[in-house]
Amino acid sequence: MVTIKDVAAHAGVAFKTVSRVVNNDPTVKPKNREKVLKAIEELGYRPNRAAQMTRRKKSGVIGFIADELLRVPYTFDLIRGAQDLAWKHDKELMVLNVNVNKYSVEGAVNHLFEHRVEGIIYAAMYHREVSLPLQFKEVPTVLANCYDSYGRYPSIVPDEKEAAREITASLIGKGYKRIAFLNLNENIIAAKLRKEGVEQAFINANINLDNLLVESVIFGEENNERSVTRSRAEDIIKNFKPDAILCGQDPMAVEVYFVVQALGLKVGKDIGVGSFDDWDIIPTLLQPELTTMALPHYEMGQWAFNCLLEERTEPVKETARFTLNSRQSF
Amino acid sequence: MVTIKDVAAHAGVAFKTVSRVVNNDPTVKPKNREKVLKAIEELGYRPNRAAQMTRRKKSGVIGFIADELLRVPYTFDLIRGAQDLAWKHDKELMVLNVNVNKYSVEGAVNHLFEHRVEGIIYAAMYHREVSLPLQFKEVPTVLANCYDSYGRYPSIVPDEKEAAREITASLIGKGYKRIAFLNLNENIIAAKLRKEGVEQAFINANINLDNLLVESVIFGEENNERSVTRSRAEDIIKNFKPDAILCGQDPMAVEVYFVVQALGLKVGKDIGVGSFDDWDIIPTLLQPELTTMALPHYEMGQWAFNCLLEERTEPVKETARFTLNSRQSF
DNA sequence: CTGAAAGCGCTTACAG
DNA sequence: CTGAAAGCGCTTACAG
Repeated sequence: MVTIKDVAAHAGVAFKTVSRVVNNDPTVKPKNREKVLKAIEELGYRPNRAAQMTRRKKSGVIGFIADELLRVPYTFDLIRGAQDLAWKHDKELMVLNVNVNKYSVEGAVNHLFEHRVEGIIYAAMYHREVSLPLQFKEVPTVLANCYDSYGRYPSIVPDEKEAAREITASLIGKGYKRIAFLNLNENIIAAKLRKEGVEQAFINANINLDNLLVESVIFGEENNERSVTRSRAEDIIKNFKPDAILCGQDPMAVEVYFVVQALGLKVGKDIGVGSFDDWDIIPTLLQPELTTMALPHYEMGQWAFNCLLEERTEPVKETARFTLNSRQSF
Repeated sequence: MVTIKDVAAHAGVAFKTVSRVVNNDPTVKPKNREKVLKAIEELGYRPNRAAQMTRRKKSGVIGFIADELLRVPYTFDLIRGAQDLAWKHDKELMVLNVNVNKYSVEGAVNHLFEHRVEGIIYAAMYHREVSLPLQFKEVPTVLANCYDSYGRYPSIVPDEKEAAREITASLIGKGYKRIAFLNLNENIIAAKLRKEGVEQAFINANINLDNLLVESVIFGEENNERSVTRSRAEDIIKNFKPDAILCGQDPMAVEVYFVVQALGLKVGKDIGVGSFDDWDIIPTLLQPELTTMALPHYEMGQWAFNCLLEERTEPVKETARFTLNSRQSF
């Protein structure tokens, strides 16, 4: 590989001058700069990052630990959010996928430390509490889509309650006044907060809570969940007779659409359907297209990266707002 | 940060001895090894990768250029395949997301060169031909899920024809003998090859080709495609009266399920449905669950990585076999 | 089995 | 504005 010295020899200057040109030092005579630039071009020189890092004693690397992240497609926006900013600020984003069976969190952190990361973003697959090993204290750390048990790090999570309030208010605003909310597994924090948000919307609109049915249709432990969406949706439509169904996640909405059609009803006409996530292509694959609250993954990824960039370390717990993607299902 | 010299001082040996222990050199006296290990533990020493790279003149980094990869969730397995092997062989996989608007391929390659990558995997979002800039010739390059116009690099693509033959033969084996194949956009290579495979299965089974209908239901240019799946499926079921429908991708199958149900028929009973991709959760979200040919993304990612590891550079064009995921839709 | 010297490709700190 | 020296944290090559 061609080095700074090769370029210097080719250009007829000291190698330090080449270094100056590469680093945009303005104190180089235009004539010399030109000679160097020409030599760089002709020789195809590219600075050696490892050597730069060694001497500078700064790595320019931010670590991104993705906790089981990639099992759910849309969570990838968390990485994208951080990645786009990293590129912009000429930083390297080193993404490590962690899951129980393969790469332990400790292993990932050690790996990142060997690269002398300047900060770490720890992101979870779904909104939840995590307890991180003490190692993280050695370097600035920010949590995205999760928060730590002891509140030791800055963290950002989706504003579940406000999202639930907003979409419910939107339903109510369009005249729906008897709503069934098929909630996520009651073990997860999102289920609890969303229930509060939905109820809040009813209270704000002065509608009797008798017109609201909230029921978890996903059960079981992580990695071994089962859904009773179809059977419960059918039963609820028949007996509770809601004029709208709110689903805890878009895949549930697919099932609800099938149930509604099987009962001879039409989504968006006989019954409104709303949902959460904006899961990949599901919302636009359905007909009518699904109105859903899009998770703010991209924004959370960006917020986390900015937090590190600005060297903020106060253990704030920030929330990010969902976006209402209005389509035709209600 | 603590260095090799700090450890040496703490352990009372020469710093070269610490280097030997860190690099598992067997010629260190057990007693000294122990002292060094203890010092490393106590001081929390971690080798500095950048310094190692600089001196070794080997980066241990493999570049992975993902061409628009992340718009389709399951393609992520391409990265995972390479990633898992990288971890195993103690290499770094540097993943760069490329798309026309943001990071050009040239920019990505330059970036990788600054890190002195030992090889590059170039992966495409869908099976297609690509033409890479000449820069790639400077370093071993392997293509995954695509092949280059001039056949200059080793590449691996899904075996579309065999997959189509296999699932069609499977349908025929279960007694289906009048099949409609709703194909992908006819502009893409997969559509052409799969059509051949489906026809081959008919020929092998001695079934008259009058019982096969192949029709593209996706039109338009890349990034601006439209699907006529629903209307065409309905029309074909009514008029061609197939006993099975084969879909070019799983999202199509979702639409076909809705059409079948609307016509008062049952998938898996009145009409068989098969598909391609194994797209995220779609196959198991449907009821009955969808039988589909799973794309070999993980395997292609692994093959590409191994190719670089074994320093194979002959421009072979390898194919990877799909896996038939049998469920209940036929 | 161990160590002192030299060097990787660069940047820092300083002299002119 | 330019350059010669020193040094980043390691490994290589060699001597003992």
